[in-house]
Amino acid sequence: MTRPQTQHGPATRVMRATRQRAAVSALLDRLEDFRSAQDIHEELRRVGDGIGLTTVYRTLQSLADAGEVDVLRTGSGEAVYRRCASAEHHHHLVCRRCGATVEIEGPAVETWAQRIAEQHGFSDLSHTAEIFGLCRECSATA
Amino acid sequence: MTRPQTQHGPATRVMRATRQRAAVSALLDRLEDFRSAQDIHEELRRVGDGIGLTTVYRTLQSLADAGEVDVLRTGSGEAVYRRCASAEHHHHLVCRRCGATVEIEGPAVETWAQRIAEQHGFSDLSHTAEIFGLCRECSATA
DNA sequence: TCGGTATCGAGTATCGATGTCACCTCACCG
DNA sequence: CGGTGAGGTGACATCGATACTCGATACCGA
Repeated sequence: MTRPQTQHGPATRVMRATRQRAAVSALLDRLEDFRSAQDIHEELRRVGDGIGLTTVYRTLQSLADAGEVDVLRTGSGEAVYRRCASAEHHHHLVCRRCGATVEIEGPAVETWAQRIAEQHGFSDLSHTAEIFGLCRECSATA
Repeated sequence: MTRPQTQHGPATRVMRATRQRAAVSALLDRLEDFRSAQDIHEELRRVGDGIGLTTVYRTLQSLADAGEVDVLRTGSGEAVYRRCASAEHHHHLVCRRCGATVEIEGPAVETWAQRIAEQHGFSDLSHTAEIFGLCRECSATA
């Protein structure tokens, strides 16, 4: 446990409320699509929120660690972030052209992963499962 | 089609047989696990096959493009390569500690991905689905 | 209001990957 | 079998993403 916040308990305080963190968080709330740290940094500076690139990286990472945002990697290895509506485990259907994202459930995938891993004696599991394609709009424009 | 090879036809020849390509390919045949380009470069130099890092990257990429090796990205975004037994589309169960890999089929995943994407009007699909965990041995050692 | 401390951020280092370009070497030909 | 040129090679430069350093700054609790 690492975030007692709004309590007067002393203990392990972490994640202080700062203007920068608020700005990143607020921007993520406004965005629909997966964005890179660079994008977010640029956007914030554009609207006048002075913030350092380092801080953006750190903030996104801590938000990701806390499970407040989802991270995935583009084909080129760049990390992209998005605040997802669902806090539950879920997957994504992402447009590889415009970044539009749909959150999806995958019960079939969950059971498949678990069954396969068990068959081979693997433990401590995790998995990735994302679908990429062109959304309706981008298909039309293509 | 891009490899008419052993014919005297002129046409679009590509991928010439060189010592370096042979060395990379041979090493991949010997390896069981996913390895990074750096690993492969280091190993080749260690056994005395003089080869440049640039060439290793290029060779791996062309092998991957040709579908002769599988590529996936580690959590840190590094690309790792492996010659898979199956030429068919398949997924992987990978030990995140020792790299041991099992090739798996995922008919459930294929249909799931396709159905979901269709529901949302996406086209030109691709997907990723890998399972990570600790293999039996590593679970024991942990 | 004040002090201690977590956080910030400019600069810089690192790391994987790719671009550059002069030199090398296959593959094919005569 | 040796010449020739397009494709291949590799030392080096560069790039984009991310980690690190450390003095300056801004929270937060008292």
